[in-house]
Amino acid sequence: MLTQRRERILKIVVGEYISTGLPVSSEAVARKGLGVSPATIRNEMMELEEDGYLAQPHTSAGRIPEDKGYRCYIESMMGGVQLSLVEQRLIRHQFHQVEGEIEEWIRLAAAILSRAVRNVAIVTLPKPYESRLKHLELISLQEFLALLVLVLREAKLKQQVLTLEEAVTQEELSAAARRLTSACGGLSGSEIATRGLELSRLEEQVTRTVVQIMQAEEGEAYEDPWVDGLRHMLSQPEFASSSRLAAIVEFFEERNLLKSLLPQVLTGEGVRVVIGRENKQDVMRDCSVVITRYGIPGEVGGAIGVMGPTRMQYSRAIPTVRFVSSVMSEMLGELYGS
Amino acid sequence: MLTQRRERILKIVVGEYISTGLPVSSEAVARKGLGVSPATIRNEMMELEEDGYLAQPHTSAGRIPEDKGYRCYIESMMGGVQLSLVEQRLIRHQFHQVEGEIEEWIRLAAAILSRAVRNVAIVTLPKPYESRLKHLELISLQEFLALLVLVLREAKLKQQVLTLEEAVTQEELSAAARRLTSACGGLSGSEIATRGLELSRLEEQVTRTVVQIMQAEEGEAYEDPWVDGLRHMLSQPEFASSSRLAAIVEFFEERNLLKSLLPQVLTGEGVRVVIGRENKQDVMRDCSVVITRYGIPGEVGGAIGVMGPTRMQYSRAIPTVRFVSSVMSEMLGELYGS
DNA sequence: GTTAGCACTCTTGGCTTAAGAGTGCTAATT
DNA sequence: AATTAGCACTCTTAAGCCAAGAGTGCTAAC
Repeated sequence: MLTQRRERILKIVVGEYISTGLPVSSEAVARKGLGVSPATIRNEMMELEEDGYLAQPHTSAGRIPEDKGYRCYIESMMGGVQLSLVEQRLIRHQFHQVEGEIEEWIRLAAAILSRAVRNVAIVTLPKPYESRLKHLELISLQEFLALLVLVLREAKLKQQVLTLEEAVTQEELSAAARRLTSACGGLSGSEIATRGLELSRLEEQVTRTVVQIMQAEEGEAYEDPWVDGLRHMLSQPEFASSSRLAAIVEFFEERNLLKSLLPQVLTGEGVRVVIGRENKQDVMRDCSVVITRYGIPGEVGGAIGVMGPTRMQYSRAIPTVRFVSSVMSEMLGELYGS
Repeated sequence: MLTQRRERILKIVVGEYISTGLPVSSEAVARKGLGVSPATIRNEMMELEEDGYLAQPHTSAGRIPEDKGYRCYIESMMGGVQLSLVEQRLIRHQFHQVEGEIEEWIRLAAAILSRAVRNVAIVTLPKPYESRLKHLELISLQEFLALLVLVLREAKLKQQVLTLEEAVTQEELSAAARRLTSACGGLSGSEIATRGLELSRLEEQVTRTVVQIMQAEEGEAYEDPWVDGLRHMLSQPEFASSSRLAAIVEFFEERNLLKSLLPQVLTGEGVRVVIGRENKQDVMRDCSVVITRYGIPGEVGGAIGVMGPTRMQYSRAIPTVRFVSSVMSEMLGELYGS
């Protein structure tokens, strides 16, 4: 049973532990208000421990939160907490300075987030729900070598060097590109594949590659994420042991964030927090992820979030992630306004 | 005075230290051949220490190499050592599987290198000595918003979203792009800037942006480097202390490799080794960098190398860097054959 | 010039001890 | 019946100490 008083104690313990990193004693809680003695609090803490909210590193230490304790602490702040207006303005200002380059937004978002929460920030490029070809260009590099450039609907470029089956001039390439652009503009990869067209040998080869690139593009749910602030996270005391640290660095370098982290967020709306062992990956067993989507629902979007030790400043992380995501959504909206 | 025998002893000490990581005792050296007793070797080692080749962590320990000792050890292997034919074939094979995508080469090169030497690999994209415009495309996103795509000579793409000064249709954009491509194709940024052309308002705006992008491009000596294998380096025993480790991670995340590492290699030909304190950065005081250029001299090129603790397997690092660089040069040659 | 012998230094790991922190229980109190 | 003071108990941490081991530098003999 989580009585009112127990919940209050729990929150004090979690809050205190987050800011100090040390086990919290009954006396420390007593000092923080509530007109009761340490002994009473000890009794309550025993209950909280039995119910799995708290744990003791060893008999003669204070309590530290379990995942369940963090969960409870977080639920209570998911609703309201907002970033101060000053901070909001500061962040908006920084974004308005890099208008134009989407990649820059992503990097900026990651830089801002990671600095604000002193942990790792993860931001993916926005990805359209279905990608459609906007424009196609062929540029001659050598007699048998051409560069194929695809422009997708959301101002995304793809390039591929083609080894041609026959010698072709720039004029012929341009003509082919024009024909294909007008024939396939606005279509998705599979639409291009199924549309039976009269094609020259060159056009046929190009189309094959285009379909291949676009279908590969559609296969992924997210773009490769941009990661920043590893240095902040690793200087947290929980990574003092070099084995934990090495495991984390390895985890990031293998770039399997997509597979292991992001799919969990695809479904829900709003900010999601995944705490400790709730994460699928074992390396993350004492890390948390605060993550959300951004973008225009049903059109284009990506994921944005932070990751850090379970002992993370959620009260800062949650509103910051929420706010930066909303700014990104706004900016995307301005760019691809429907 | 570095007599023949002292040099031999020095090399044994360095070699042994590299493979074990432990201070090397006089007796360990004696076991490794040379028909002399530990006492003799002790005398020689004292001389080597006085001359700055070796050092003692404390009185009752063996010797470890100083930078100067490593330097001597390395000079003797710069000439000959080659990768075995089996390894050469293996590496070549991997490269031939990703033909087409330059970015993939870079990543592959870094992956191969970092795995081979179990340390960090650093590879920059190839950069032309002077960049010339090959092709230019304008794609309408919204009434007042267009995507400008530049294709530079070496199959490199640049993109920028433009906020237009007036509403323009896709047809007008295409026409402008065609005119500008034929007027400026083959020119460098500054040539475009100085060539006085009759331009419409739209064309004028585009040209301004093009010049800006291309001159920014020319300003840098190298592309942003791709880094791989941090996990390998950090699991080396020298980074057991988490403070050293954090410093290194920070160093990489700040992405100032370009400024601090690469300029040193710009001048020379062949593989360069920068040892310990020879590095400008303080964090690198007990790291070494094995680095070289690749590409077509005077046309296009980049840097490729590895970084690790001074106690690095140079006998593996040097030939591997040399070989991978030569493969990359070959492949670039095939692509942009002059 | 080389080497055996040896005293000396310094590190390392294990062990002990004392201090301190915080608990859980019991019995008294409100 | 809930709260609390008091206290014995447990566990961690740091410091101090000791013995073992490694490797040296020096000296004197070869």
